[in-house]
Amino acid sequence: MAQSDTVTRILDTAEVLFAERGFAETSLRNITSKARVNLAAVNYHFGSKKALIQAVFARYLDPFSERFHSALDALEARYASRDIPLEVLLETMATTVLEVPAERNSLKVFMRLLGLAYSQAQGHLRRYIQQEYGDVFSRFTELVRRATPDLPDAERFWRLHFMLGTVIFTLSGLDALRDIAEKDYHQQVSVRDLIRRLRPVVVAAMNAPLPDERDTEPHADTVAH
Amino acid sequence: MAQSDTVTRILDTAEVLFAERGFAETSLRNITSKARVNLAAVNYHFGSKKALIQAVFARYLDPFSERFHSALDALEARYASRDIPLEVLLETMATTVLEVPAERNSLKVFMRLLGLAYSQAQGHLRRYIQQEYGDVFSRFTELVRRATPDLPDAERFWRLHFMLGTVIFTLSGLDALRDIAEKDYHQQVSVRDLIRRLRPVVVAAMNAPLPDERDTEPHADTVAH
DNA sequence: GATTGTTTAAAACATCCGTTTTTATGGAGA
DNA sequence: TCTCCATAAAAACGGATGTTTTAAACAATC
Repeated sequence: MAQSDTVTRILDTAEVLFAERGFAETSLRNITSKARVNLAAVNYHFGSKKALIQAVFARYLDPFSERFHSALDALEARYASRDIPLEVLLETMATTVLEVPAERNSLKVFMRLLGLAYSQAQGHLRRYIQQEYGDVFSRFTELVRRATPDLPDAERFWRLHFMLGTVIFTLSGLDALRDIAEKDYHQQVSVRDLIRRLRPVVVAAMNAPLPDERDTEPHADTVAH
Repeated sequence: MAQSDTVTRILDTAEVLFAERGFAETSLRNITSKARVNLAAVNYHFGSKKALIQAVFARYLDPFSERFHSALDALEARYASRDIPLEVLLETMATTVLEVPAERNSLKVFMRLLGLAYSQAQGHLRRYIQQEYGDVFSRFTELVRRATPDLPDAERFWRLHFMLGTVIFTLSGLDALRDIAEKDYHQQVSVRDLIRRLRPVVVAAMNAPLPDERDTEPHADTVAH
C-alpha cells in the first residue's frame, strides 16, 4: 500500500467536500484533516489548490471524454454519412454519463461538480475544462446541429444549455428531491427512473416551437436592457 | 442627508459584488471600500455578514412576494373558480419577476442572486428563503396542479423541478454562458431575451408526452442505484 | 449649552487561509 | 551497512477575513 495512497485519499475526500460546499468554502485543512493526511501533502502532490480542483475534474472527465469519443465513433460508423437522430445522440450521452462514475457510485458527486464548474466563478476551471475537453463537446454539438437542421444556431445553443441545466440540477440535487418526492408521493425513485422521465421532456423541449420574433409584453414596464 | 444613506450604499454595493463573485468570494472590506463606508458599518447596521446577505435578498423578495400574491389574487378573481391556464400562470410569474427589479435597473443582479441562493451552499439562506417566502411558492404550485389535471402528481413534481433547474442553471451561470454565446455567435444576450427563449421550451416540456410505462434500454449496463 | 443616543472612524483582535520551510522517516540501491 | 531520496509530518509565515473595541463626530432633546 501507500505508493501514493495519499493522493487517492486526497482526491476522494476533496471531491466529496467540493461537491457538498463548493470550492471557496472548502479549505485545504478541511480536506486533509478528513482524509487524515498532512496539510502540506496537497501542495506537495498537486502544487496548489487550483491544481487540486483541476485534478478532481480530470479524474472524471478523462475517462468520460475517452468513452464518449468511442461511443460517437461507433455511432458515426453505424450511421455512415446519414444524420444521427437527436434521440440517439441524447441517449448515447446519457449512457456514457451514467457509465463513468458508476464504478465509484458517485454519479451525484459528478453531477454536482459539473454544476459547480458552471456556477462558481473559478475562471481557471472553465478555461481548463474548455481547453482540455472542449473538442468532445464541440464534436457532440456539431452532431446535434446536423440532427436539428431547422433550429437556428443560437436557439440550439441555448436549448442545449437549458437541458444541461435540467439534468445537472436534477441529478445533483437528487437526494433532496428524492426525499420530497418519496414523502409526498411515496414512490421509489431510481436514477434510471429519472432518466426515463427526462427523455420525453428533453426531446419536447428541443423540438419546441421557435419563440416569437418580436415579443415583449404589453403590460410590463420598461426593464433594464 | 445621511439619515441612513450608509445602509443603502452598503446594500447597493453588496448586491452587485455578491452577484458578480458570489458570497464567500466577496469580503466585507470589498463592499465597504467600494461603498466608501467604514468597515464596521456592516456589523453595526446588519449585525453580521449572514444578515447582510439576507437583507440583500429581502429587498428583492419582499416586493416580489407582495406583487406575486396580488397578481395571483387578480388571476383568481378574473378566472372565478375556473382553472387558470398553465401559460397564464407561467407568464404571470415571469412578468412579476421582471417587474420587481425594474426600478433599479438590476434585473440581472436579481437573477444572479436567485441562482446563487440555490447553487451556493449557504444553508442559512435557503432556510431563510423557505421560511420567509415558502407560502407564495406553495400557492403557485397548487395553481399549477389545477392547471395540469391530466399530469400525474409525481410527473408534475418532477417536471416542475426540471424546469426550475433549467431556469436556475441558466440564470446562475449567466455570465459564463453569456461569454460563450457572445464569442461563438457574437450576439448580445439580455435577460429579457433569455426569458423569451425560455417560454416555448418550458411550455413544451410541461406538455411533453408521458414516458413509456415499461422502458429500459437494452445496451446500458447496470448502474448505481 | 450640556447631555443623550446614534452613527462614523480607526485600530486592534482572534482566527483562518494557502503556501513554504524545516525536520523526521523509512525503504531501495550501492 | 550506509547513503540517498521520495514522502510524510510539524511548524511557521504572511496575508486576509469577520468581528469587536475604543474614540470621535454629530444631531436632537431637555
